[in-house]
Amino acid sequence: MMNIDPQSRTPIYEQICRSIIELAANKLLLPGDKLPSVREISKQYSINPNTVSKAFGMLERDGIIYSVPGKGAFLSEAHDDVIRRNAELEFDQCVGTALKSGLDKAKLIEIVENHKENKGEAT
Amino acid sequence: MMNIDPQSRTPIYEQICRSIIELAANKLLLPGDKLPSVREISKQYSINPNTVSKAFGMLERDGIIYSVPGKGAFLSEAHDDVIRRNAELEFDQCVGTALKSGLDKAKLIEIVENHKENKGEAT
DNA sequence: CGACTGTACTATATGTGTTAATACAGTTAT
DNA sequence: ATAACTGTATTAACACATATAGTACAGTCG
Repeated sequence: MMNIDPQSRTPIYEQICRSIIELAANKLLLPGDKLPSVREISKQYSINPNTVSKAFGMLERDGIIYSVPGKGAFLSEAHDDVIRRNAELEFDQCVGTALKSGLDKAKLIEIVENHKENKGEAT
Repeated sequence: MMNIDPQSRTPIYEQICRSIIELAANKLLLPGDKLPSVREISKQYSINPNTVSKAFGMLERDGIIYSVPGKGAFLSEAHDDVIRRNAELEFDQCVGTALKSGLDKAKLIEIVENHKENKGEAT
């Protein structure tokens, strides 16, 4: 379900956030859907409950999920807008960085158009 | 000359690398040009010499500069290609992340075209 | 009641970033 | 040769973020 790599240099809590965002983006998780519990994720991926809880806390602060102690965590109704806006802001920063490094907009558009998935993945 | 913010969460040595790359991209630094010495940068920006040295080491490992003990560090002849390739790879990864977050290529191209500089800067 | 939920807390270990203080070897100009 | 510069290496110390471990509390549900 989620793709977690404990060896990666990107923090585990951030990988959890990204995984849930991907699930939502791919409609594998719908508004109102209950997320796996902190302890479930903790067991299944051998992650400390505190780390999972940290990820949930960040997702809630961003308005992507809402947590109800005693019940669980659920995908927010407005998650689409939040995720979209965050992704747009992040990508816009990437554009700024690339331009500062000397690439021009035409080159960036070319990279976007030629982008193939499964680039860094194993077969 | 360089834009260094000690309060930023991005490491200082990485900020130094980016600054030098920007200088090269803007032709303010030409192939063969001598960079300011480790101790000069250290003094001017109140950065530890070790941190500056770390940045120089990374730039040299990437082939962007070459260091000569006793003489100084100089902008490599082939820095253009290296910087360009690195920037392209980095941006391509950004594209992948954005697509996974649910944005489509048309939206990404729109963001590139509408990108304005001086977005996160003070007036 | 019992088993689940999210959350909070302290403590610990680890890795990274940064500074500090030296030290060494090579270059350059006087 | 001496002095002043260059990049580099080493060791130590500190701060911070990440992650784990263990425990605890309050709310929910069958």
